[in-house]
Amino acid sequence: MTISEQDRQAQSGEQTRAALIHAALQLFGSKGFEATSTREIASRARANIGSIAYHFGNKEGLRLAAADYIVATIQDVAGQALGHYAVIDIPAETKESARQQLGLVLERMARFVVAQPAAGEIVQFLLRELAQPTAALDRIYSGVFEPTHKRLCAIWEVATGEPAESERTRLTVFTLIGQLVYFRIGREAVKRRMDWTLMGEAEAAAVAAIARQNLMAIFAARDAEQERAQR
Amino acid sequence: MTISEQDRQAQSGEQTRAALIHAALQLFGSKGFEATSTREIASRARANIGSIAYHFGNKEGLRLAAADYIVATIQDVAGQALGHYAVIDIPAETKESARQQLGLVLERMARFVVAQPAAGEIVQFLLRELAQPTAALDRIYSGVFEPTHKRLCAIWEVATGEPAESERTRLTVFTLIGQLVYFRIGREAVKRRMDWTLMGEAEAAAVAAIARQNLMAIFAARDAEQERAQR
DNA sequence: GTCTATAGTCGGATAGAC
DNA sequence: GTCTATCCGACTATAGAC
Repeated sequence: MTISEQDRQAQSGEQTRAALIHAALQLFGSKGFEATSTREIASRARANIGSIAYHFGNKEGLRLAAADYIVATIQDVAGQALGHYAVIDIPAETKESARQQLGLVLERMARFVVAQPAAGEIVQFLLRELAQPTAALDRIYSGVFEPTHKRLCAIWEVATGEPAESERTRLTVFTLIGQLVYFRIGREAVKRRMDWTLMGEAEAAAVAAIARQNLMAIFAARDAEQERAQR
Repeated sequence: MTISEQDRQAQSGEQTRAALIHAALQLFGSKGFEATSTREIASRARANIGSIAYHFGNKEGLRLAAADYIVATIQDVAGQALGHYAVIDIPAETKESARQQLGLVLERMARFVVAQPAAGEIVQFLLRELAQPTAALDRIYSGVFEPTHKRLCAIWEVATGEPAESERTRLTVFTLIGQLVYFRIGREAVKRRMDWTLMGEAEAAAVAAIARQNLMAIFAARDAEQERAQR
């Protein structure tokens, strides 16, 4: 076997692997793990059924690989939903800039969660794993959920003065995220109730606007609270 | 066959039917429809595999029956999560009473969604159907989601003066519900992040308190908005 | 690394006795 | 209405040729 043949096969192997993960992500996300057959995954990836065993051992291994892929993807694009607050805004760590950052983060999250057509499967996959914890959740939690939530809490402290790790802060941040996530989970109900035939950029913008209003309302309430406390 | 024998069998038939629905609800809710086998359902219901075919035709029929059961249950207890606003508070339809009602509704929902041990499977089942729409969703949507949401929007109009069917109102109500629902979906992540070993009444109360604070903050912001508009 | 054939398992549905 | 036996299809996983 020549070197170029090795290269071609190695590359092809990587491609097959990636295609399998991508197909698995879509199918696990939209139908669920158990409802998806390895045959279907292989077929969609235009790969062979045997290749799943070769690359991932078994179906469960493919689930873990998909989870790892998600963690890596999100960590790579890091700021896509979170913003680069900690990185670029350190010098301007004022209350106002922190508040604006949080507003931006919510807006990006809304776009990501509600509209992103490609990311839809990722979110769906995450939510499924979350609803039914398996080994894959451990990696996702420590790789995505925890760092994201902690970062938001840290920004929150700058924005409001409340300790980042207080129960109130942590719970409030969860409600901020939760209000957005519901638009993905409850997508079908939202579409019917809102008379939306699809949920794209325009709809995501509407959702983002409401989330931002809610956020600003909470900031205002915190300000009023502190004023009262100072008197 | 004597009449008493008919009675016994008829009653037993109803019991079997109910037990099957109950078992299906638990299993569909916790593991998902596809991941649950009819054998497991029958076994948990202490019934026979054949009885599923007899009572519901097939597995899908059992899913529909479970959906119908949920709709009926929620409509029966109607106010358990929604309050009896429209029924008992009509004479006192003031802005303040509407706001208090909404606060109460959120609190009950929080308790229901977060802590209720028996209702957990119902919520899980609902969320699964919502995430993956089937025929069962139609009944659940028109029987539960739509009336609940519409009622909340109506109360919102009294509480803030904003039209019940405006886009802003409908979306805001979704965010109010969504922030709570996330504590069920993301239960595992919340538990880890909050260092909660379980989510019971105490934890539900903490969540409810935050949700109420958010609600009151939004009311205050709406008031400020209207004041500004009047000037 | 890819692909096929197949072993072994499990699940949904049915027929029919009681 | 209940229960058993059984069929048939679909699935995962594996062994082995290429």
